[in-house]
Amino acid sequence: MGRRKVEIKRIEDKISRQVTFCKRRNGLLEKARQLSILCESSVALVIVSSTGKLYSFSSGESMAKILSRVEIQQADDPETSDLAEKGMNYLSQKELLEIVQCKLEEAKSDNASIDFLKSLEEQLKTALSVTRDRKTELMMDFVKTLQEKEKLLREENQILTSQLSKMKKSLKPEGARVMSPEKSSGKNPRETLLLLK
Amino acid sequence: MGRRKVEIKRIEDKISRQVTFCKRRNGLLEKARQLSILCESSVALVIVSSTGKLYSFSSGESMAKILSRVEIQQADDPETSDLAEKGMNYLSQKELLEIVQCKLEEAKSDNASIDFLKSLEEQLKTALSVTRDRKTELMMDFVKTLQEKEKLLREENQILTSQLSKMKKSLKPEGARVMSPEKSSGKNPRETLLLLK
DNA sequence: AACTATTTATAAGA
DNA sequence: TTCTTATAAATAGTT
Repeated sequence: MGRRKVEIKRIEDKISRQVTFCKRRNGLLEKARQLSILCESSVALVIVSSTGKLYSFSSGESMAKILSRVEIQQADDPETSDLAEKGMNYLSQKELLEIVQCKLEEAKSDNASIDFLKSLEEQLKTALSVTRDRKTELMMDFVKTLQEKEKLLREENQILTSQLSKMKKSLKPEGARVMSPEKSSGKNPRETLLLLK
Repeated sequence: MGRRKVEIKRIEDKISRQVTFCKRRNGLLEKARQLSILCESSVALVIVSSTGKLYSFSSGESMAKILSRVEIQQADDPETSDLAEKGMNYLSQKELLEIVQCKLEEAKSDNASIDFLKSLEEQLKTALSVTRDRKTELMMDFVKTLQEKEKLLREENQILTSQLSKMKKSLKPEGARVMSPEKSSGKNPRETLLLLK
């Protein structure tokens, strides 16, 4: 959409590559935003320039949420492209799709296609279980994160509690005229602590 | 770029929203591809339709690599907390089923294998239901428990913090002779709070 | 799924 | 970089 039509291939001139990057990057980000709003869909977009600069957009609910789905799907090793030969470890969905297409194509021209389809069935089952494993892995990671968060929060709680008790001690000798802190708040923190036991 | 200018806001009519989604999604994916080629940059794009269907593009070096950079930057988005509830729920398996169904649809032009493909479909469905296995259920429960704990701890922290600040306020007018609470503890709680963000 | 009137994006130039 | 402008491309509404 410019003065002339351009071929889609690497722009050799560094300057105009940079300029084009800037323009098209902005265009892409804007388009992503529009799509997410117009069609209330989740969109996550990440652009890394050749110099390593990072640009991103994500609609509403956080990039991480959207991306976790892809990570589950693209679960892994791009090398593993031939299921039958390489022992079907981790397969991305794209690869699975390609394999299914390919196999079905073969089956169409094959009279004795039953055996083929049987093996396809087995492969798909394996893919499913592998995906399941990947999901479990991700959940384990997530659990770890949560546990770390919990630990930090507990530490912080301890610190706050000790600060509080020190303040109380140093207040008492003065004949504390201030309102009791326990009553100044609607909840008693010790109660919530018990809930966590 | 159409018969008339459109406002960027949710398209109310379901049909035209769907149509627009399809058109713009393809446009966006193509633009992403072009940018990555023209300017030799890394681009990762994920689109999830309102019905949960997933579309993605990633240039060269695998999505995961590109995304890991963003995850480092956007480290621990608080939104990520309900990841377990929403994003991780059997989505990839559902997607796989859809793809297989789609392929089966195509394969119906092949008269010989229809029956077999039907049973394959059934078996895949069974495999999918098996996916909801006990381990996953248990993990989900565990995650929920952890998230509840986290919530309680956060609440407790808030209470403690507010108590502390109230005490400080009521101390100041007295011409506080006590040691500053901030210095009475080895750590500053605000620091740990930051770690949790 | 095509078509086409328009709008929008952008390549080149200033 | 930024703006301008001619032109290519995308797409909204229509069929």
